[in-house]
Amino acid sequence: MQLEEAMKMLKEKGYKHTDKREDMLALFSKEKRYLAAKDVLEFLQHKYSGLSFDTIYRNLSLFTELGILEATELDGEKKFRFTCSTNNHHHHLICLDCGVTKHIHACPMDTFQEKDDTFRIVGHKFEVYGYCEECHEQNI
Amino acid sequence: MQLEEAMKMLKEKGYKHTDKREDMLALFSKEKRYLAAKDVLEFLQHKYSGLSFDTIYRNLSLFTELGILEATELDGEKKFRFTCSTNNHHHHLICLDCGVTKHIHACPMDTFQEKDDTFRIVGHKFEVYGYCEECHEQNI
DNA sequence: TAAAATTATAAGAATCATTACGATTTATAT
DNA sequence: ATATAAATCGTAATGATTCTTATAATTTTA
Repeated sequence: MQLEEAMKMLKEKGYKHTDKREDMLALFSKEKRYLAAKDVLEFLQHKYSGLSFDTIYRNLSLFTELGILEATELDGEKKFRFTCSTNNHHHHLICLDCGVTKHIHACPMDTFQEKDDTFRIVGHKFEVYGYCEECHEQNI
Repeated sequence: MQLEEAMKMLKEKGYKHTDKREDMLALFSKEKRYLAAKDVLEFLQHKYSGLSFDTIYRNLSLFTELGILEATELDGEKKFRFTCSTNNHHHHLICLDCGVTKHIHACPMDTFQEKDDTFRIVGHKFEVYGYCEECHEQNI
């Protein structure tokens, strides 16, 4: 279970255990899809009524820094998901509605290479967008 | 020259000729790279001192709608460039510093296909990030 | 060629996502 | 139990973008 590993990692690095952190990670662990900050806020507010934006955002970026979450930007919003446990490089097919993902194992960089390498390449982004079966059906 | 075509297109579609529009497009035509709204504003303010963001944004989205510009989102900011004249589908290698681009002709979607096609695919994004020769040298 | 219709603009307020900050509370090691 | 460092709250600030409204400019039409 990823959640426990993540909490252990936090502890090892000297970050404190808080229920909010655990609940945030539990949410991501359960959902396994991209969530926006407001989704997380909304979810946790049921339990913690005075929850502040700062707590959510601070922890989201902490978790991302530590590699617990991975982030992408969609429609001007940052979205986060539990880092896929398979540690090998991969890409995602992303549902634009609910954020659920499927793995794409092939990476375009495997075949891509510049003819003249004047650019110093530091990264890339490959994402495929669409609608998952459920979301697609709902919108018919 | 792309600029004239674009201005002609605007006229044909009933949009009025204004110096600001022409100057905006001239900037993009000259620069051939991704620019943010604030870059455009900064450039035009030399000539039009009271220029408002709104004018920039309105025209940027008009131009994008008409296919004169193409947009991407980088670092939470929308960036625009003159639509590449080659009308065939392609991707970009983008300099994270100055926004200059190079074409990538191969598209990962040519080889990608889902095993089980439960997702309805509507789009994709493939971008390679790095630093162009000049920006790279400046940062040594 | 003047009036009417349409479109563009400026100025600023509104919105939305995100980040920052001082004050307070909490978790943890001792 | 208590000291201390970290986490959180409440709210303010920021940055990008959009909306509103009033005015100006341009084109169309009579």
